[in-house]
Amino acid sequence: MVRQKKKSEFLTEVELEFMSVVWETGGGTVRDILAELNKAQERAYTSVATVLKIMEQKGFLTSERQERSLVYRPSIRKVDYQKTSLRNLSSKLFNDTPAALVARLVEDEDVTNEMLEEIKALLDERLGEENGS
Amino acid sequence: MVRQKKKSEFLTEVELEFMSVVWETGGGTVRDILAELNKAQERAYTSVATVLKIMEQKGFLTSERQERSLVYRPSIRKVDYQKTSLRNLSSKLFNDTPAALVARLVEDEDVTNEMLEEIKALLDERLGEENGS
DNA sequence: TTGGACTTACGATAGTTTTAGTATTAAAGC
DNA sequence: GCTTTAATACTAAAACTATCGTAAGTCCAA
Repeated sequence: MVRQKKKSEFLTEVELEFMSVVWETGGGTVRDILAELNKAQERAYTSVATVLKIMEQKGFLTSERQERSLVYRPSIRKVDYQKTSLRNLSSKLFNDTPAALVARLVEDEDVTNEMLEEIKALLDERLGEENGS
Repeated sequence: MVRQKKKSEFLTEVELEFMSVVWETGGGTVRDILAELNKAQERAYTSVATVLKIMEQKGFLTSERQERSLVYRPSIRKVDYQKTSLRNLSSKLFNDTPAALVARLVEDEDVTNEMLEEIKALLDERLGEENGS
């Protein structure tokens, strides 16, 4: 009997890097993903294969055999993971108040006014669309 | 002479929980911090002492002898750690575009309109104060 | 002055993460 | 058919995390 691993809802550092490639490319074989990853940092083929297998066990990826190779694909959407991560950050570090989170973002001097305007537009969009509907 | 480890710039899960207590209370002895922590989850005295010692080595805390005990205090401000974390999240998961981050926050249906208005007010505040318009 | 009561230091252990070598299997080519 | 190639499976080691027990030192009171 194989014991089911308790799956953390979150990716590790390395897993996130892998997942980013998979989200970006839509997935592929170990060799495909390795090629992308190695643009940033040299890694052995088997290292990548191992991590991908683990990520599948944890439920972040699915695999399907194609010819001789396994093709890995994301099983969670990036936007959903983004939301999960934001909720986590908000709860762990911002007392569950998203406004406090944005406050820190806003007072970061590296965030340009242009970005702020962009953010404001997003807010108006959602606020507007709910009042108008 | 204590060797400074200068490890990861980030706290682990447990360390963050500890740090939250230290930020909240301003710090204290192992026993003080243990008491706070154990409201949420039972932990042994020595576990807490060990983690605090490690956090000091990593540079998140300082300690000062007071009577027979060490008193731990934060050596980084919460707001700074919040900023660091946000930058990290933004870079790892949102392509370094804070607007995309806020976009996810905004489309989260659990975030109320009231919160959104609050966020918008923050934006206006900073935009207003910089260009006077 | 000696034995609790506390304290920090040290180290052990179990589990996870990251990386990669070796074994095995399957296809492909000669 | 046999060999080369390429893929996954298996195994493992090193680093890090989380937890806690024991050792050793210090203060105080009986």
